Amino acid sequence: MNRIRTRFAPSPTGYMHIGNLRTALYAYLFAKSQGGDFILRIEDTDRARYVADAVEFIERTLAAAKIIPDEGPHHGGTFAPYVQSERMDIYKKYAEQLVKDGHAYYEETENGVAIRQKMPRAGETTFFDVLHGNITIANSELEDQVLLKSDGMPTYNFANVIDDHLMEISHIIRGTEFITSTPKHVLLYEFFGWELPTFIHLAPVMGKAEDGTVSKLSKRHGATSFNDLIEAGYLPEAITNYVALLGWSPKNSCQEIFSMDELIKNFSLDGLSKSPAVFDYAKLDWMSGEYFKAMSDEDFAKVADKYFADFDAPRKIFLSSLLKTRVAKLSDIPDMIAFLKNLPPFDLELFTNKRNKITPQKSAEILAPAIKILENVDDWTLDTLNEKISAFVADSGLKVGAIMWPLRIALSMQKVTPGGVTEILYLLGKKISIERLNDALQKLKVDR
RNA sequence: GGCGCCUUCGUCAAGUGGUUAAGACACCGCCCUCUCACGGCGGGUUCAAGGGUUCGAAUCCCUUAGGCGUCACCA
Repeated sequence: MNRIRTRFAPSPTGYMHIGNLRTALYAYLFAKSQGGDFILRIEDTDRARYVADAVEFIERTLAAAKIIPDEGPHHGGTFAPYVQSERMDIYKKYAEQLVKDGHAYYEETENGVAIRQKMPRAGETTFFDVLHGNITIANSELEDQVLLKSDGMPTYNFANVIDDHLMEISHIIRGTEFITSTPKHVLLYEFFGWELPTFIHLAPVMGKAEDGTVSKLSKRHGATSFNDLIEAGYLPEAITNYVALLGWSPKNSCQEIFSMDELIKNFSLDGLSKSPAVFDYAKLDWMSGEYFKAMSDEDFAKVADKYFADFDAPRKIFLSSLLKTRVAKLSDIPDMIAFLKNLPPFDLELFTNKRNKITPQKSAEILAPAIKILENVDDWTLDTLNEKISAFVADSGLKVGAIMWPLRIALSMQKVTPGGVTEILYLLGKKISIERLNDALQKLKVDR
């Protein structure tokens, strides 16, 4: 049996959307699960679309996603070069052989000479796809496609076949958009007398637009590039994990959180789905949150560092313990902690809470003695604060929630805060805490 | 339009002739609670439609509809 070899063959556009990343992931997972090789090949035969540094961009993106090629432009390998624009001589040779054999012909144009593939007019071509079974397309649907462009560059449909054969690719994993051009490839393999690789055409990843419509992922629909997601503060592992499950599911298991090693261990082709999958931020958010929750406070503080740069080291660690259980993506952090830096405008409404039977008047009655107690706290630590407030609650005869409500509002002007009152007091420090409480108390009196 | 692919809860999906049609996210409710979150418990919602085949169909066949893709010297 031949060695399993898969490849990811992007064109260097400087943009890696999630659908592409998933294709690369599956090709990688399949190769690795079979002890095979994963090859990165750059298909840069369209000179008009060439983007500088795109190759490095692709390599960086794959590296971030922990998809590591065994062979590629900067990884070396016995079949180098892995950039198609550096393989022009090879394509030329094979195209000319096709002409010689009567399977292709020259075409004169104003820009130069091109070579076209001669398609059979009758009959049909069938190929086997692991996901879809046999697919048959009438040869009359096939046009005499260009193999070699007048600028000397091969077309995708040609270079692809030549390279996949020369690089000994055993399984071609790519998107469904190539299903209809596969017969042309198959004919080429037959002309050359080459063994056919195994085809696997993956269903597309769809995006949901704001109006709720669904269509193939693009910049318009969801702007879902790997890089955008990283920018938003999702962990690469979480993205990879989520993307793996968009179109694949493990056999005999309901596991959803997978490390890369686990993905490799569990991956199999028959877990692939034939139908399109819609990219869902809600689920990504959940999965991302699972990754954050699993982190230590220290690790979280490290990845979140730039989002709360204003705090000292101990406070960062403490903040991390509060934040890591309630964050979907790192960029959520600034809004969540903004109140610590700047108190939102006073809002009387917030001092009313039905469940705890709190009114502005009641709030004032609670704040006044609470301030006195806190003013006398010198050891401004979580333990002490907790202790003092608990004692205050016990003395007041009120419910815990009732006491906490006005305090939290006065300190944050928010119904929802990361952490409870003692945590906020601690983070704010004594001076600012007392200031905010006094300020709220004054305003409550005035407004009454 | 021709050709091709696809169609199980709102979303990701398990399921391959006999199941109460898994599980997860989201949603709703309850509990816990110092809000939120976390955690616990519970709930509703699904086999695109119509015909067959069969004792029996989400599973097999046909038709229809819808979605997607493709018809480039783009990949």
